[in-house]
Amino acid sequence: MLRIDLASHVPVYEQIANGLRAELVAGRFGPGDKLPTVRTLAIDLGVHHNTVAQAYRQLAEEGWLELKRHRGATVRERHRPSNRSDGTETFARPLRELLAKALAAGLPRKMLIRELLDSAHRLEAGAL
Amino acid sequence: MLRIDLASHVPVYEQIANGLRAELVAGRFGPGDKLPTVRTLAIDLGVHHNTVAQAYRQLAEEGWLELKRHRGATVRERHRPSNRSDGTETFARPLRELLAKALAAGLPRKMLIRELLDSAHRLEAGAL
DNA sequence: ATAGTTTGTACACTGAAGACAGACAAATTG
DNA sequence: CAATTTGTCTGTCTTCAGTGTACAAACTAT
Repeated sequence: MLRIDLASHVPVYEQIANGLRAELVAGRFGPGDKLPTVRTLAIDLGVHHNTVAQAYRQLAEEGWLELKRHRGATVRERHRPSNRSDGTETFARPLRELLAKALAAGLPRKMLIRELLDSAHRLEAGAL
Repeated sequence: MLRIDLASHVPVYEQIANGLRAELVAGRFGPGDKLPTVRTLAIDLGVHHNTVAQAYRQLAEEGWLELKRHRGATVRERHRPSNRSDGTETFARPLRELLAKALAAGLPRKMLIRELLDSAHRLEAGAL
């Protein structure tokens, strides 16, 4: 499910938040669902529970989770994100850099194209 | 041209490397071309020249640049990277997370789809 | 040829931040 | 009511990004 890359420059708590956010956006968790406790997920990932807690807190700040003491983290109904940031900075450029990295790593163009089209289709279907 | 986000957790030297790699992959620099000196680029970006030097060194390790003392950085003919890493880890997952972040930021699906298809077409045309 | 400038590198220092450890308070469970 | 569970808080430690500075080698100009 979730995988942590300790070699990455991206801090672990953010990797966790990113991974969970991806699943939340994908709708794999519906409103009201409960996420594992910080300790169980921490053990599962092999990190400290405080690290997981930080990820949960970040997602809560973004409005994805409802955090109540001793009641775990429950998925919240997602409100509209009014923050209208520039798409170039938050998407186009990172995408370009990601593609460059993938090509530099030797991944075949075909695979990348397939993934891109796949994501586009999923987006159109609203499945993401 | 290159933009640095100081708020990002990605270190500046890596942002520089990523940006340059993207341009190199895009073919905006051909073999034999000379990159700006570490100091000029550093002033241009408002960072220390050692930071730029670190980025250059990283790209040199990846085989993109030829670094010779006092001769600046020259773009090298790129060899095919046989190092075939797992595509899921290096591309599919980051792409999913990037999309999730973009959606969470409120970027319209249409824009994302357009960017994805655009990149796919460029890939097919070999322009990337 | 030589003095001065340019250029990449090496090394030490500083500050910030991530991850962990341990304790705590509150709520759930039996 | 006792024991366990659970998220939070505070403090510590380590790592590392970014900078300051000095240096050696090569280029330039006269």
